[in-house]
Amino acid sequence: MAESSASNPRVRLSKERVLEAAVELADSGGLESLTMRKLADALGAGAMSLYHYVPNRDALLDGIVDIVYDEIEVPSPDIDWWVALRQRAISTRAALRRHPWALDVMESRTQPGMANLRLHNAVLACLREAGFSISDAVHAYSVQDAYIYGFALQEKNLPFETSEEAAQIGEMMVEQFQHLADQIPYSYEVVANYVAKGGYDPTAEFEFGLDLILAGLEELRKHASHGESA
Amino acid sequence: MAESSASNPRVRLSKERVLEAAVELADSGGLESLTMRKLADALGAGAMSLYHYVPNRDALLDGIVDIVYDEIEVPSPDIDWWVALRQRAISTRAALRRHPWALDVMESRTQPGMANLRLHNAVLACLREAGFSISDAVHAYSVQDAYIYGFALQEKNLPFETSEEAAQIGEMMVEQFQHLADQIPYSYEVVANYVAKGGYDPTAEFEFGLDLILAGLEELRKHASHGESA
DNA sequence: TACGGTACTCGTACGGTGTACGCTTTGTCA
DNA sequence: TGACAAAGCGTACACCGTACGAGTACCGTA
Repeated sequence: MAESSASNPRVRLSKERVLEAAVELADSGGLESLTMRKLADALGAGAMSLYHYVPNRDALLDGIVDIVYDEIEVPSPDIDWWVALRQRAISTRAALRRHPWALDVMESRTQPGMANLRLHNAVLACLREAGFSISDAVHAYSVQDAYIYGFALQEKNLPFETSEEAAQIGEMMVEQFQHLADQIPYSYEVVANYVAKGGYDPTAEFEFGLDLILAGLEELRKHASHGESA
Repeated sequence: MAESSASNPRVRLSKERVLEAAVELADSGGLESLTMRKLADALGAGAMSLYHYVPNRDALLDGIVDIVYDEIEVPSPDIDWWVALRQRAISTRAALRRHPWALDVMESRTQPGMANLRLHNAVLACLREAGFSISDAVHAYSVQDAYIYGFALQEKNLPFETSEEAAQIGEMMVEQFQHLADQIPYSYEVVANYVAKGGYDPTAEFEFGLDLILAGLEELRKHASHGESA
């Protein structure tokens, strides 16, 4: 009768189904709610059954991280490098917003998955074909990724996702930090006169920095190729 | 006789001593080795004794994170904004290199500590006094921090710390990825002809991106103040 | 139809974690 | 000396990842 305590109907297990359910679980409850027992429960199985599809929890994490990498738009080699990489950055941020746990997991992985490798190669291809030298391509890659992942890292911890929500939270913070207003006047000013007024828009913020970096890189590319052809 | 299993001599406990020992433990063995029992052991105490100085493990993490913030050089208001913030960025990276676990912990915190607030305020002060508008100051702060923390995030997971070590690891990776050379030729090229040859220097890499961003911000500042006075 | 092997499922148990509860020891001052 | 608060901690509980080995369901072959 009560054949399963799971929310899902009982279907044949598979590595894909396990990983998919793991992503769902992490999306909805964060990484700490992704335990082997809870995952098994969500699949209507016993905890130990999972170990037929995944050698251990670490491999499970490897698996779901590569699913996230697979969601990131690979830069097209057919369009302007700037446009392609801008789009890839935006797509990366979007994926990390959908899966806030992914950043934590990416950190602790040591073996890159196939989707990760493919993306990495495509970004480098884009830069090299645009005329960046090897070392400049590495520099360019490094700044961009540091920025993208760093932004995602900060964004993940913000208690808001839009400028409207930011304004609400900002108002609360103004009250909360009133007693510190004279100790940290510049921070207080930003919260009171900017964030609480709806001035902080995460997407605009992201794209400002992104464009600043891309502009700097275009500068680098132009001068480098001048020097090369001269 | 055997009065203590600790490495340290038995001294009176205090919140400071607990936090200090926690930092040491995390520095030497990573976050996962910072358990209440191990920490108590290192202090020559019972696990539950710690709860007299810290309400729970989370508060412990709050405490040690603020110790790290306290190690970061606050930008001086007396020198050029560019120089002050460059130094602050370098100092932040250095602190995160000394305490690689700190990034993980910073993420999950919600209540900023006093050292964190002080630093935040000083950076904003630096930017505002240099002539950035509120919104530009926020933008400038955001790009820099995203970059710094993102770089630290990537660096933390690299299996090397100097260009020499990078070259060694690079050589190993060349062998390991030989069979993928034609699937990911651009990545392979970077590893084989750049990293393995000692071309990758983490510090140079960091400062390249940092200077690119600071140059972009100076550009912004110049044009903005032109527009303002005009 | 019967047999043997493989793939799958999972109950139990072990050593780890954070920490609630309440008892014992220590330190301080009247 | 007595009393009371502060400091220290032993035990226990719920939860974690997972090793081990015992079922069970399905298969191609005879």
